[in-house]
Amino acid sequence: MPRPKVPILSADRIADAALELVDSGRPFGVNALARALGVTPSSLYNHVRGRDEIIELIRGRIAAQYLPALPEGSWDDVVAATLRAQRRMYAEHPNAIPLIVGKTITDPLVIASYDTLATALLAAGFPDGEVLTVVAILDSFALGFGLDLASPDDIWQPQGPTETLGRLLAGAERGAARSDRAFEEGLELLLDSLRLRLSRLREAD
Amino acid sequence: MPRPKVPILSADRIADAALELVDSGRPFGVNALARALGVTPSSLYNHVRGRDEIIELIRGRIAAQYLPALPEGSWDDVVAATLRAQRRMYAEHPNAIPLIVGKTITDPLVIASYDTLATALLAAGFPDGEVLTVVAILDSFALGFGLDLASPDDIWQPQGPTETLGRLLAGAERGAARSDRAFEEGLELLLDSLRLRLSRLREAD
DNA sequence: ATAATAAACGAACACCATTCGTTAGAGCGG
DNA sequence: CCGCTCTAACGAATGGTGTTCGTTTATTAT
Repeated sequence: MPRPKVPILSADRIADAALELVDSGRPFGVNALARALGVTPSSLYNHVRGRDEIIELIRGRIAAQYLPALPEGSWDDVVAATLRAQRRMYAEHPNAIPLIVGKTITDPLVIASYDTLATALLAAGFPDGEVLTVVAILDSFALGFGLDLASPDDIWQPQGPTETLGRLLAGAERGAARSDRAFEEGLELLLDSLRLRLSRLREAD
Repeated sequence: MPRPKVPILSADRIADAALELVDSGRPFGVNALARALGVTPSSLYNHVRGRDEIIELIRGRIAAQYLPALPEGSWDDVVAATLRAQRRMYAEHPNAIPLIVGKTITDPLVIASYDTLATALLAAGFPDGEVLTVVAILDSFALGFGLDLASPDDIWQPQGPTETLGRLLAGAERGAARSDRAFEEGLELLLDSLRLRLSRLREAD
């Protein structure tokens, strides 16, 4: 079937199908994606450089859904809103996380979101040399919790007796609820100490 | 070559070679590992259930190297020591990170390390219902920074102009040094706010 | 001595990502 | 309208992956 009258594929269609495939929980792959599109794997290469580019398309698709609402308000509102947006994004597409982590970010929307964050921190009074560090901390935090969310229900599975862990695990919340609570408390902790740090920086002036 | 007089393989030998392969930077795989051992892939299955079990062996090997020095001292010393140990572990085996994240932890040594952490937090005064949350926060933090370390040098690659990010990136530290600085500052921030939280909890008594 | 087990191999399977050459429709310049 | 180039599909092939199975033989246990 060469060159159909109306093109079957496009970057958009591929992105849609890729995200759908990922969200469905079936393992992601170029061949599986092609099957879902009713097309030969090699056909995809007319529209896309390869697997990695498809993954970057997925990142873009997800980001477009959550990040465009650029947050306003005080710097800590911006931080909280950005991290919560990231969290919602991870929470609703947990299967995408292992794919997109550890790959260089080029998507303009995603870049813009980090840019907004950096700008807010700078305006708040964090010095030039520290802003990126704080951004990295926040990013690592969000990412860590994203993975926490994508992890199996039982992160720890003690085989023998433990002093504390086993007892606490027995009575603990599980799954998404547990992860959400930890995220919210962690976010508060981070914001608290960032506020503290900022007030010290201002004193030093 | 059936059943040699002296066995070529063993779980230990496999673990050693696997870690070596991972650390070498070459892509990890069962076949590649078998090649490194001078053995057929199928031979490995006489000693190991499959790929995942090999990865759990790797986790055990790494953990044994860093975690057995169980930290002593005040609760925040324990927290700091544990997280720094985890960091060193990740730092010296960055290629292992993508393999071990998101898999349930069963290795006794690793479990013991989390147990120690939980015990210390409990003794410090954190209530039963909060200890695991804090542990999860610390774990996510360490994990996030582990991945940060395993990420490409340029995490962000703005294609167009930015308000703040581009300028800051231009003058910023890079690679491991950058990640280390961010980790240390993040750890301080977390400890600060945990201390704060604890003092509030004690007041409430 | 005989039986069971252990530990290697080779062959095969079903995937995977990717490349290349082929085919035929679409849109263009002449 | 002819012919050219571009496009977007296909099929076939390559070299990888993880895993299973049957076979062979050495070692160990009965």
